[in-house]
Amino acid sequence: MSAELSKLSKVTIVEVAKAAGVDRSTVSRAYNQPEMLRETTIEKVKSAALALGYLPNAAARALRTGRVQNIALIVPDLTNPFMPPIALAAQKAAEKNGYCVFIGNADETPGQEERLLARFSDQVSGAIMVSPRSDEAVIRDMASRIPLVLINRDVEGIPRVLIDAGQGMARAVEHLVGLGHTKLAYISGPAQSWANEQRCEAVFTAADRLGVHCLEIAAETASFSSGMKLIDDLVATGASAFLAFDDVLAQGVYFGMTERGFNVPGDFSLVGCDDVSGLPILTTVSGPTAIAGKLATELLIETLGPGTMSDRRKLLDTELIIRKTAGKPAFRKR
Amino acid sequence: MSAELSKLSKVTIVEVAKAAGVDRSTVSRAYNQPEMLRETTIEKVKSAALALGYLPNAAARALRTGRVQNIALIVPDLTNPFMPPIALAAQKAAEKNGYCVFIGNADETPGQEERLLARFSDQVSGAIMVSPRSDEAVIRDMASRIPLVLINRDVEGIPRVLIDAGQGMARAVEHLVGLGHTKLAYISGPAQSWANEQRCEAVFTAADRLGVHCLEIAAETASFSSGMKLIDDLVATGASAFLAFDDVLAQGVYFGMTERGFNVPGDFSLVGCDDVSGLPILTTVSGPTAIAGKLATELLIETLGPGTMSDRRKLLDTELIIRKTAGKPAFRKR
DNA sequence: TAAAGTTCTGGAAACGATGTCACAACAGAG
DNA sequence: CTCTGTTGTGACATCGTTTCCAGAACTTTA
Repeated sequence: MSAELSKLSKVTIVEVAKAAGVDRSTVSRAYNQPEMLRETTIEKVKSAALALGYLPNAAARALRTGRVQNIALIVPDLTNPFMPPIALAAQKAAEKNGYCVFIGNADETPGQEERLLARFSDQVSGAIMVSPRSDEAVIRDMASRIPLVLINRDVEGIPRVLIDAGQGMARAVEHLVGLGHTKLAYISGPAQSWANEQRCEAVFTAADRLGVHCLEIAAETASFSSGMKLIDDLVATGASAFLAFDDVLAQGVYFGMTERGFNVPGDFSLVGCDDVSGLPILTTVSGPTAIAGKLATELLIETLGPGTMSDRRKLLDTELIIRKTAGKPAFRKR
Repeated sequence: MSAELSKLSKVTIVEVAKAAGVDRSTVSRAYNQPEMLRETTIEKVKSAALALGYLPNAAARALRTGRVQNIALIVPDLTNPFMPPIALAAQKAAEKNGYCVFIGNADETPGQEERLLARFSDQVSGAIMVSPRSDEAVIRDMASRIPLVLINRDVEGIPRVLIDAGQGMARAVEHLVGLGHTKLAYISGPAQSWANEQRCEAVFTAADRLGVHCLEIAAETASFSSGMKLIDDLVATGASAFLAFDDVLAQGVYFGMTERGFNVPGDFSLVGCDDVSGLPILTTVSGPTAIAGKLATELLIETLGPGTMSDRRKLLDTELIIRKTAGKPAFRKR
């Protein structure tokens, strides 16, 4: 019976106090400043609370303290397979620390990032933004309003976790050149994306260093379909190997190629990035996405604590996963 | 210092009231019961609020009213590609209605579903559970505590949105039989899953009806790797066509097959389900995942409104997408 | 045993918004 | 010009917690 009752009627601190024979303030202290209370009192309160099924009311606490145990996770596109592992890891890390996670989808739209943050603002004590597209000034502005941690965006002074795909991409270029390729092309993704910029630069730098040609072909969006549509452009470049901004794009290219009768890696070599593809033969650059999500969350929660530390920057290594879409260049007539 | 100031100077209803030269209650009414106020007063209040950048405090409102504009979305596994489209659609629908969405990952674990819901409980006014694994009794119990909408779980009396993959699977069986197959196998997924049960039953019923043999092979988990490991078992069945619980599993089977030198659909035909695969040649059953997420959210929010309606059950149609992994059976020697 | 410290605990004022109640302002009717 | 009926507004208690302040209970010291 007591169980049923406790389910229906929300138990407040007052009932616990009455049951334990103490004042409400004592109940509160039993949780928040146990060092102020005698052992026996704490015991008394906690057992009463447990018996009644007491759970502190988040709204009341938030109102009083101005703090709240929630964080927001804002991603550009949840359906991009790069995101779910991050979101999952973030949620788990948050949960472990007693936080709940709001999810927001910014639709790759800068304005939407701000709008979402404003919506969440008074319900969260901080936010994680994955690959934000907003201008640096806007990001700084948001960060001045609310604690922010970035993933895959490098803004000086704001805590951030970066997956160093550039390094893996450089390795990929080396790999391709080692196989004998002398003309490469980078298939670029979202223009406002830090990740795209980083990857592109890494590819070109590595190509320069190794003395091979490299050019850039821009995909409309980083999607399967726009990868498929790109085949003519790619073939026209005369390159024998392609490095795509991400796996989703690479996958589109792969299927576009095979649909056109080209063989990968027989006719063309192809390397993706992120290692999220459902195409388990794709040679790609793999990064610790889940770790990035976890780290960002821990960083944020740490930031919310008493010690004010700022400008943490964590760079995570990536590695080239050699599978089956990169091989020796074919001698084709053009 | 300015940062500190901007954090401290949160605009409350009091400041707006002072600026507009009215009482706090009038400000509140300008938003909540505008019909009680004179046109000019509303105008006065709203412009003052806008000038000061006033945003009502969610915690205070929640505390006073007991209501809150948040919902929880609890999924078994966020990294299953079936989930993100649902989550995305839910978040968008919620946003449109002024709600924010908490995300929770239950790890395919019944107990975790309850635990998450308890964590969220006083911060949300309702929850959506996707493919919950808990016992029916537990689900009913949770629903008695907080408004609940289910996706892909059919519990009488609780509002639910069901993607009728059974119907699409039946069509798939017809398709395979039409191609000449006489011995099929269903590769089953999670045992506690309603979707699995529904799909399995539909396949067997259709096979019976058409007078062809059918048997069931259980995958360890609905994952790529456990699909790959299943090849021996599948070949041993003597079936010429396989229907997998979902695309992820089907994809594993596909790559396991090709790795072993089997040709799909030359040697074996294969049909998936959910249409989420990155394998755009997979013949599969496609369902309106995004619509399910949107519908569930709208249903939940509707439920939270004044009119108490219950036991809504929406069944969504699926369709067979014929691509390239199902063909005529081969005459193989065994 | 009284005085002076230490703990410990209760009282009460916040936090920001809502909603009831009652009063002011104003209109129209007598 | 008073009376009644509307309509618009202000005062105030309230939601459940936290937290400052002061006082009670208990220890130690003289």
